[in-house]
Amino acid sequence: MSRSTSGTPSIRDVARTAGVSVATASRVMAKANYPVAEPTRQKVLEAARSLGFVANALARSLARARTDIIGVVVPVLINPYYAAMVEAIDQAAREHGLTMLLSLTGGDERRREAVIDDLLARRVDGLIVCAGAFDHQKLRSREELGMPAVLIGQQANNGLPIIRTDNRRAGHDAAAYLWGLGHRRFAYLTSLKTWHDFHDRGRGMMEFLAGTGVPYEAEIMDGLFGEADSYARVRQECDWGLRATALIASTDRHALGALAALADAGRSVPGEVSVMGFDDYVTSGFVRPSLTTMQMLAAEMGRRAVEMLKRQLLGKSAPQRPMLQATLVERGSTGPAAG
Amino acid sequence: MSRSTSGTPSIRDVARTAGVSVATASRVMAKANYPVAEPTRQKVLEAARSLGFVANALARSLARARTDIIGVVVPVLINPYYAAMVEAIDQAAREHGLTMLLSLTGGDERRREAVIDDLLARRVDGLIVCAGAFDHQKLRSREELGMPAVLIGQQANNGLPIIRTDNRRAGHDAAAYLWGLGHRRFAYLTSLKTWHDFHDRGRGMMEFLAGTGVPYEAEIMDGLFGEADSYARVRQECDWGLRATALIASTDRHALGALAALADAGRSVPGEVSVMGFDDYVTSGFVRPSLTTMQMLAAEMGRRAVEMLKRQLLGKSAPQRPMLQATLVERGSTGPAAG
DNA sequence: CTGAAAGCGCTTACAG
DNA sequence: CTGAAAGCGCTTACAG
Repeated sequence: MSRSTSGTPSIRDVARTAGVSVATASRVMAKANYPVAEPTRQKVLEAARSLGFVANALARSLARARTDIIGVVVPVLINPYYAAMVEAIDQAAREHGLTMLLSLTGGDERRREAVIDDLLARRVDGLIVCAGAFDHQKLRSREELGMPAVLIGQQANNGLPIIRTDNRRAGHDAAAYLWGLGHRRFAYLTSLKTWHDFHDRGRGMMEFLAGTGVPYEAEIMDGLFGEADSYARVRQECDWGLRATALIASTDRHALGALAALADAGRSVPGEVSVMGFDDYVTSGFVRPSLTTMQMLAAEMGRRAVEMLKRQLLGKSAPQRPMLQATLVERGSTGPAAG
Repeated sequence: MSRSTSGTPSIRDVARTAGVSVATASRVMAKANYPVAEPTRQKVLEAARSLGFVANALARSLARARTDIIGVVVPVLINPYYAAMVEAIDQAAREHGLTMLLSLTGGDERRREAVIDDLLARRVDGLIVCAGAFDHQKLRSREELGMPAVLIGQQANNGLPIIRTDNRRAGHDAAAYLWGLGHRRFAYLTSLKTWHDFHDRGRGMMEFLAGTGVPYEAEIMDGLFGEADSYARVRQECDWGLRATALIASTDRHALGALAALADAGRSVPGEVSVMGFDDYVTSGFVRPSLTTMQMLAAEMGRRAVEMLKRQLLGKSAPQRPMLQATLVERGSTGPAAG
């Protein structure tokens, strides 16, 4: 029994009302430049229009064995770093004729596996997985995945291509900049155990300091997950007698918390202490003092990931491009060390 | 010819290696409590495991005529308001056994239509569309959509159910609070032409002021799209001689820009001028002075939208719940009017 | 409890 | 330039 009377019209309905075969209807609807006689084409188009035909993408994908969808896995969106990355991925995908199917892990490894399973079941054409915390740890290998994939983040993994920013160098540059301003006593606000990026930034900072051959102090303030932790810790350090004159924060979030704590403790920034972050949120330019930060190119990473994935989909080789470099954005929260 | 040797194994392969029919294989894989003899079930499970079978969701959706996917349309993610909303939708959807398919419009009406077409073609089970600027304007009607949908945002539209926050009341409350502090000269930082929410907040504010029966001043500073615009405008007003002692900003973004401008112009906050925002970003508690704001429950709106959509999918009636109310979060940027 | 078969809505060699 | 038919990988009455 025909189903043309109920629900969405199918290509069969279009074919029937246009008086052509399903094959022909399919060709004019889906293959822009397949040779079809002009009058025939018009009849089909008109039939489709009048019926309000919307081709079923599921059926199409099933028949063609491809979906033109790329699965994108990120920890969260509330962090502007990921938000910017995802927006860039979405736009780049669109430009390549692909649709983004986004999945959130909340930073949880089990959930990451679950969402990847889901993406695989939906037969996405490829995958972009962003590291969050230890997210790439134990990620299944290229073979287990069985489809093109690119990673964004810090850790190399199983031979999957990866886009990353040189966090070590960024940490190095941050410390070098502050050093040049005369600072010799540093503190690093971070959460080392969870985020590789933070670890590498700290390492770069330490390497720079050790390499100067000049005496310095460097303290790690660990276990800080956001503004609130950072605020509490710096506040406490101020009470106890903060030694550092230069605070390097793992992200702008941490830096913003520190800035608030210093203000509340009556320490002048950058008069008494300088503060630097990483990421460069929009907000960072609009706090007072404004925040000096290492700008990480989240959007650019997203774009490159799509580009690299697209090359894989086309069967081209994906040349491993060099790491991205962070840029120092100098603002009001840093200044010469006192004395 | 069998295709079991290449690519992903299908249910046919599972059936064959388990020595059962495709129907039985399908039942054990997809229908948890369909009665199947235990030994048979085990054979199928084992076959699936050994083959690494992952059921094709496209085929399943096609056969069942439902996808368990809900399409979600938002303007952007970089704004924490939408980021929070989307995260809440994603989680709520997951809890209801649904997958979120997110599409970004960038606030562009044409692109919104395009992404909705795409979602329709993918046969999502339902739609959640968030207003951004004039986004619900000219949105196709319930009939044209031909599927369950719920709107989030300000404007009612074509009889589609809608989740919203009482922006007028929020604006009213903001003004009332400042009025109670003794302020009589107000300014509203906004972008009226594009965002209905902003319009309603301003209207609520004006209605309150007009209702007091006491002389007051109120100026609209229009055409402001973010921190930078807001900063520039307030900076300029300070040069020209700012009259208002109470600045109400359409969003925390606008408020943050204003705060920076006042700081740079040497005006004390809240000593000389009080500033209030809407939204309550995480950041807003960590600027100094910290920002008093009307907290909009973005996550709650997202959750309710999913819930309401789910009811529609189940064919239940969706009782129109009352509007959400914003909550005033009192912080350091507001204080008694001088004099 | 199990299987044969039709159907979901497309696409695409293959043959005219 | 056009059509008949097989196939994509599932699900699900229907009949045993």
